[in-house]
This record gives sequence, C-alpha cells and structure tokens, in this order.
Amino acid sequence: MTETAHKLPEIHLTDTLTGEKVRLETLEPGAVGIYCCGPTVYDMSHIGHARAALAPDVMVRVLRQLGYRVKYVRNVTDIDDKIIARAAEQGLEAGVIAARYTDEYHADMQRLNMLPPDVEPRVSDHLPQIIDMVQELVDQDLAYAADDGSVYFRVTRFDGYGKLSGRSREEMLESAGIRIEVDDRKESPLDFALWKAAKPGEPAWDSPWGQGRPGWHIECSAMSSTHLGDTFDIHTGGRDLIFPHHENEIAQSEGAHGDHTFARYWVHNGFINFAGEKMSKSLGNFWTIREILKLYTPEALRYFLMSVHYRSGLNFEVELPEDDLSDEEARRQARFPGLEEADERVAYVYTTLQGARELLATGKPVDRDGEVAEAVAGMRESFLDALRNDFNTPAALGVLSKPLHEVNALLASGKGVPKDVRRRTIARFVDDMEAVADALGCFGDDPARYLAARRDLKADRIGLDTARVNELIDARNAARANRDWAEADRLRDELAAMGVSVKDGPDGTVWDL
RNA sequence: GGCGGCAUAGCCAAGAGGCUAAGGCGACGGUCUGCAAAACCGUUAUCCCCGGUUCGAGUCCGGGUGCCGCCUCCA
Repeated sequence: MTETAHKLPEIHLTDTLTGEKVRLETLEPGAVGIYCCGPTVYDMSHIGHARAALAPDVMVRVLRQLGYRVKYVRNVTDIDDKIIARAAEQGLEAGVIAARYTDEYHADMQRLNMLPPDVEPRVSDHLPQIIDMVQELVDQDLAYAADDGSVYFRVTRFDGYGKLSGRSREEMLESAGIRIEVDDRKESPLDFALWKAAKPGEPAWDSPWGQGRPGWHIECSAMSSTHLGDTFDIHTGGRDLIFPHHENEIAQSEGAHGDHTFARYWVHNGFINFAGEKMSKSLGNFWTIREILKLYTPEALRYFLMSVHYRSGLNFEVELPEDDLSDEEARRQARFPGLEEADERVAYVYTTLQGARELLATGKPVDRDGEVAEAVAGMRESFLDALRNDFNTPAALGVLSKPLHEVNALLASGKGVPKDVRRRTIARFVDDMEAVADALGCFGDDPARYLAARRDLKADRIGLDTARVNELIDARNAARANRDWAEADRLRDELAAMGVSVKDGPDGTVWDL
C-alpha cells in the first residue's frame, strides 16, 4: 500500500450483481485483477467476439493510463463439445482444431490492436487444478458423482444460487423441463456438470471418477483462482454468459473456497444485433472479424464498437446487394452504414492529425508553456473523466469533437489567434491525442500510413484502376492550367463515377475514396 | 410462463435528481473555392404514455405500451 495508490483517480463501473454503477474499490489498492471469459476455439471469431474482447481491453488501457497495476487474464477454452464436434466433422484431432483457431483468434485480436492478456490460460493446461476443485466440491458435499462417472454440482446446497441472474431456485425449478429434457443422472434439474464422463473416441483425462473431461463452467473457476486468487476484482464477459455460465462459476468458486466472494464486480457487454436488411439463413447470421477487415480498417471496426456504450446493444446494420448474387459474392459486396460512418470519422481524425503534424514540422520548436485554446486545453481531462465513468467510450469520443474543430480551424487559418497560441494549441492537441490513442487503441498509427492503407483497402475493394485515376488527374490538371473548366469538370465527373473524389488545394490536387 | 434490459431530434448516441438535454451522421444556410470537395461557422429535441415522490425528474417509484435478451455449453 503506497501513498500514491490512494491518489489514483476514481473509477466507476456498473456491476451486474447489483445493477448499479458503483465506485471501483480494488482488493489491493492500486492494483486490479481482471478475468475475461475468452473464446471457445472451434471456428473463426465473429464481431461479437471482438466486442467481448474490446470491453476489457479498454478497461485495462484506461486503468493503466490512470496508474493502476493491472493483471489481465483471458482464457482460451480449448476443450469443449463444439471443438470435438468440429474435429469429428473434419476428421482431425480436437487439439488440432483448437490450436488452429487459437492462432486465428490471436491474429484477429492483434489486428484489432487488442492488448495481449498478461496470462492466457488454456483449459488443457489446467486439468490438475480443475480436478482438485471438483474433488473439493465433492468433499464438501456440494457435488456428487453419478453412476457413469460424471460429476454434478448440487445446486440445492448453494444458497446464493441465482444472485447474479436475479432468479430464485424455486422459479428455475418451475420452468425446468419446459424447454429441455431433464437428465435423469442428475438429482435435480438445476444441477450442472463439473466433470463429464468420456464417451469413446473423445479426448479424456484420468480423474478420481474415471476418464472424462471438465464441464464448461469449472474451467473458469479453476483458472481464475489459479492466476488471480480465490477473490479478484473484475470478471467480464458477454451478457449471455450471466446465466448459466457465470452463475455457475460463482456457485463453484464460492462453494469450494468457503464463501469468499468470487469476483467483486461483474461486467457484461451487450450484444450486437443485426438490423436493416433481413439476413437469410443461407447467408448466415454472423460476420467474422476476418470478413469485416477485408472491407474496413481495424480501427474503423474498433471505433464502431466504441461508438456505443459496452453495456448496450449495438445495431449492426447490413445492406446486401439486391442483385441475384451468390451468397459469397453478396457478402463481399455488403455495406455497413455504421462502419462506413466510423471509417470516415477515423479518417477525419487522422487527417486532422496529419495536418497538425505537418504544421508543427515547419518552423521553430513549440514552447509548451503558456496559453492554449480552451477547446483543446480541457480535452484530456474531460476525455478521461468520461472513461472513468463506466468506461463510457461514446461520451469520450464526443469529447474529441470540439478540439478537432478547433484544430482544423487553426490549421485552415491563424486569423485572430496569436501565432504562439496557435502553434501551442496544435502541439498540445497532438500530445494529448497520444494519450487518447493509448486509452482507446485507436488513432495511434502514423496518419500518412493509416490514410494510405485505408485508401488502398478501399481501392482494392472496388477494384479501382489506380493508374487510370492518375491519368485522369493529370489530364484534369492540364485542363485546369489552361483554365478549361468545362473539360476539368468533365474529368472530375468521370473520376466521381469511379468513386474517386478530388480535392484541389494550394499544394496541388489529391484524391481519395 | 419466469427473469433481466431498453425506449432521448430524420438516423446513430451520451446523460449515476438541479447550470441553457454532449457528440456524430443527415439536412438546410453561410465562409473558403474557377466551380467543387475537404475544412470551418450557424440552424436543426423538452426525452414512449399515465400517475406518483420531490422545491426540482430524461434521470427515482408504480402502472401501461412497444422492442430485445436470457431461461438450450451462443460474445
């Protein structure tokens, strides 16, 4: 416990357990342990996975920027029914499938600029801890082995059951069996598997109950206590995991550890909804990260995901072409209005940063002490205030608007502002945008490189003939030099028809998509 | 059927009882420009309905309506 730890800025977050926004009081001052339910690696990740990874990513970034020491743990579920099923389909070992999609997940996360977790535990590396935990629960009579060698958690013995999802055991019992058949190996319909007896041909490990594998929920209980302790600060995941997954984690962990609080705060991200054009079954109802990144930059996707608070639902509008195209081709030509807007916004920020850097690169070094235009002076603090308040990324992004306008105005004209104030304001903006970029994982690239990469991506997407564009631009510049406006405008229309917009500036003509 | 969440401008979206309800997109008007584009400036809402608590409610409580999610190893 240090002096500075007490001075760290306050963080508030919404805890699913109470449904209220509360001040984060960490177990150990100045330090935060976060556990995130990571992917089950049986297929390519979709944008929902990106959202689930982004929520803790922003938390870790913000907490670290504010001076907290963070231990970020995100697991990989590499033993699971779906993996086994996929392996069987493809005639491969389950481990091969898991390894492949773990790699793909890492590749997606890296492209999306997600911080790597400090520890990334895999279920297959934690069998001893899992078995110990199941044994502990059996010893405490909180679990029982069935005749076939499966072990179930005895929900009737854990009084807190239902506290996260807001249900009572009585309610759940009433609705049990309505939608799924009750398994007669279980004492109660509410009981859930801690250990599943192996069927022939499935991956299996030795245990006191025979060959088998872990149930889904126990892994997170075992891995979180291994890497963060029996009690830790924040547990994150998608809303769908509240019940049963996280409810069961609480039962297992608090049961096994003698009623110690498991996670002190539960943070759940909302879902992505598909709106707009109704998607048919044949087209599938999800979009992979990989597909999206063929069409938009990773930062555009990040920005899009951050434009709505993590707890809310996010409408992912999709416009599919009307033509009678193959599913594959239709998906390749899909448009996403939300992403489109995000993409242009990110480009606007980078264009501003580029202009700012160019201006600062000329002339004398800037004296940082002294007056700065108001809109920019307060940006950093307001920005962080928004993020300290339940990691409110849309509010934080909103804070950037006025400074961006101010800087663009200053770049366009220094009129009415003392020269040193102008340069100092722009310099401050560039400096503080580094902190912004650090917190958001966005806007941190070199502006020129980003904008070029974005243009290339869009050119590829529409199959643009870049050489032809340059020819037309040259021809148009020649016409303009001759003040042949009719011809110049005709050429501009021709470019526009190709999707190219031109901008005539004092330093010549540039084009964009 | 049970549980939970959400309803703010044409669209998207902040708002943890109290300054004139952020911001973005779009639209309209203007500056700049050969004309444009970009950029900048300006305009563009009383918060689903009813009742209540309070000096004061978008923000709390009750009821209604409408969406959505979970109750199925789906982020």
